[in-house]
Amino acid sequence: MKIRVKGIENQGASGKTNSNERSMEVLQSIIENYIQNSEPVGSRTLSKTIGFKLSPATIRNIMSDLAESGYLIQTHTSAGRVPTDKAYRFYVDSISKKPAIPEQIKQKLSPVSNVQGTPVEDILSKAVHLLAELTKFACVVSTPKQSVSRLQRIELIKISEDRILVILVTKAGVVRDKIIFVKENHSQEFLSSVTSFLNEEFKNHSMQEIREGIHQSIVSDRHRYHDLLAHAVRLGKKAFELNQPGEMFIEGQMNLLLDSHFHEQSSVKSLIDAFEQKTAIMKILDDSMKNKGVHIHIGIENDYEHLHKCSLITASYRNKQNVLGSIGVVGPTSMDYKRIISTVEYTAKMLSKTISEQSYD
Amino acid sequence: MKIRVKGIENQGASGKTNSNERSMEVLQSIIENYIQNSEPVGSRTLSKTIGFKLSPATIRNIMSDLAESGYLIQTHTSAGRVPTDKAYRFYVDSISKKPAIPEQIKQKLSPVSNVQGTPVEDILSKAVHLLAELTKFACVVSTPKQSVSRLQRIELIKISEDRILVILVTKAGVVRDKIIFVKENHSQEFLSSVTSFLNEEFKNHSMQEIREGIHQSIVSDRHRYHDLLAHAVRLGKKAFELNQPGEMFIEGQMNLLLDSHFHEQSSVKSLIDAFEQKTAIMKILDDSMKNKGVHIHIGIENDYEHLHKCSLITASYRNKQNVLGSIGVVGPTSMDYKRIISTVEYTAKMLSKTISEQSYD
DNA sequence: ATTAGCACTATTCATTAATGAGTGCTAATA
DNA sequence: TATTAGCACTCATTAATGAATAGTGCTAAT
Repeated sequence: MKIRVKGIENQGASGKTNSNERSMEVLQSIIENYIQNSEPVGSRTLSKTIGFKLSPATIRNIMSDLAESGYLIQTHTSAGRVPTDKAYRFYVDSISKKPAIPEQIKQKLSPVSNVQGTPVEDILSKAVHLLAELTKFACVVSTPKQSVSRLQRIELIKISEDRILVILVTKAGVVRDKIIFVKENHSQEFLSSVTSFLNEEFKNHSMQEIREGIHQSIVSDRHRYHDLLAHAVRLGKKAFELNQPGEMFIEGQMNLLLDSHFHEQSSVKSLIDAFEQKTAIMKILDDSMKNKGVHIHIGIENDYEHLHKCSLITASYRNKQNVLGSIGVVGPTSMDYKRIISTVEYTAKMLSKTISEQSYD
Repeated sequence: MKIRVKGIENQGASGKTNSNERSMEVLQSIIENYIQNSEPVGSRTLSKTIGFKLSPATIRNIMSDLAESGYLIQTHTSAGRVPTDKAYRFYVDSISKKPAIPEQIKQKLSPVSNVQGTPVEDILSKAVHLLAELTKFACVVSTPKQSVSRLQRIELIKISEDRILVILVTKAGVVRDKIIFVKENHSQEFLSSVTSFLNEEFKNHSMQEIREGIHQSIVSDRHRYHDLLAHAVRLGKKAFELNQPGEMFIEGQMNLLLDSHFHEQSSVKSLIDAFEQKTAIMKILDDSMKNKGVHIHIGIENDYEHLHKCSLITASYRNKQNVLGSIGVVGPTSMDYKRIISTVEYTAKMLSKTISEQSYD
């Protein structure tokens, strides 16, 4: 009958926090070792690298307990132990002080903030590119959500007899264009007055609000504008209709394929699917916008099955007013969490700073 | 002393075209066999699959000659023969009738042409995506060259006291935006008159011309506009300054990594570099714009060393006026040239058609 | 000019054995 | 009572061996 304290599981239940703390430290060592070397870690190896002195035998006992509690598994009988997702979860939760950002990384990321008059998309693309370069994993960033962002200006440009170019500029600095087809041959002067009407009416409103409120306008103001209004509303409706599904930039997918973990596991195909489909990752990025700070999804925690072998580290970015989107890293569950977390956090911070400076208010 | 006719090499030199033609047909069979099965092809196998009847021994003799002429190599003494780049070059040059586009592919590509009011970038992105799906290789497309394309319209929008949003719309349907910073606090009315001046002056001119001619305008018209002009030119200079380096969309890189050829050769890293750097591939796409039709670069023919294991099939796309850019496939040298060539050709055609319809003239 | 036959070569595959890293258990120890 | 040393055992990895196989090149016969 086993009477040994079962690692972290019943922490505080008994007074034996001493033994418990040790288990935790051992687990931590195992995880860090595995993160570094990507190889199952055995008792002998660990007893050398570990800070305090413990014989392999003792470590074996502790390991055995940790395995029983679901923190470690063995790939086969005579192999070392490998951390489970549960272990990684424990690990990231127990990270107290994040490592300082190395000066080198700060330097590398400085180009992100060193842009003037660049479209937001370009900034995002540069940021995600740098993040991929730094982390050596695949990185993603979602473009600012249209529905949230507020209108800075709308412009209607006559292109041909039946075509009008609509340009929407949001406060976040995103420019979106679309051609709409019309039956009437409006003059550019007419379009100009519609433009100013729409701008006066809807500036600073969110796209969401505009789309919902465009009927309201008809009712309340009908008597005032008559004809102009009717056309304006009709055009406006078409113009604001463009509900771009949130886009996503991906960079550094190749990094993953070079990573030994994926290369051997032949879960490559899965991952590719995950990136092709985009929706699953997009959803995680969207969720990440709801709360502040860094979000961590470890392996099996992901709803989407194809991501079960991955961890995602995400953080949202924002301008002065709103949370706009998220940026994140997709890597193996055995990634160097401390480093990646702080890198993502810092990148998101720089991104927010840059975009806030670019924002039109 | 060898007296056998050396395959294709001395075609027409002697009257023995019979033997020569046969060598060519054998070579063709070998190539097609290798393209299909990706395995060195031996004499026995070939003698079965080949159309006309020839014993393995005879084929061996022919093969030996072809090898000597540099069309085939052996990976090792007792292996079958593998086509060289020289063989592929011969092969693609000898393709006379391209296979008809399967209805299935036509159907798949129809969404490209089925777009109304979509930004050109989106059309390109969709096209390259479909091409990657069809070919199962990596595909690239270059965005329309700015310098070539002609101005449809420029718009200056006041964003804040010191920032002006410049929007350039080209005839090709590309919308480009940029924020410029100014010292003077211009009114929107003033910007409007500058806008109309610039539009009148430069509409239908290529960006190249505009950039070069903007000083000319100063000189010739100086006495007419005075103050307005001075400002307009200054703003215009800034506005047209944005000389975006040609962009490139890449899709389906993953396909390459799954391809057995690259997977085993560990030339993966090379390829990744090639895609990261972009410049080499960009250059090939640019070159492809200079001449009509499909361009084929086989393995070692590529200047860039990292592409020595790849073949590139490219074709330019255009609107009614100009050649705008190129679309292409990057795959192993042993790709199914017939199929890929016709697919690229068809895709480029559809793309041209679509963009022409979208173009503003 | 073509083909059949044969010797020769190099790969691939399965089998085997040796090695070694690692565990679990038990008994000794502090 | 917690820790450790020692030992038997397991299983992956590696290297070596040999049989089977696919292929060539050469020579002689057709």
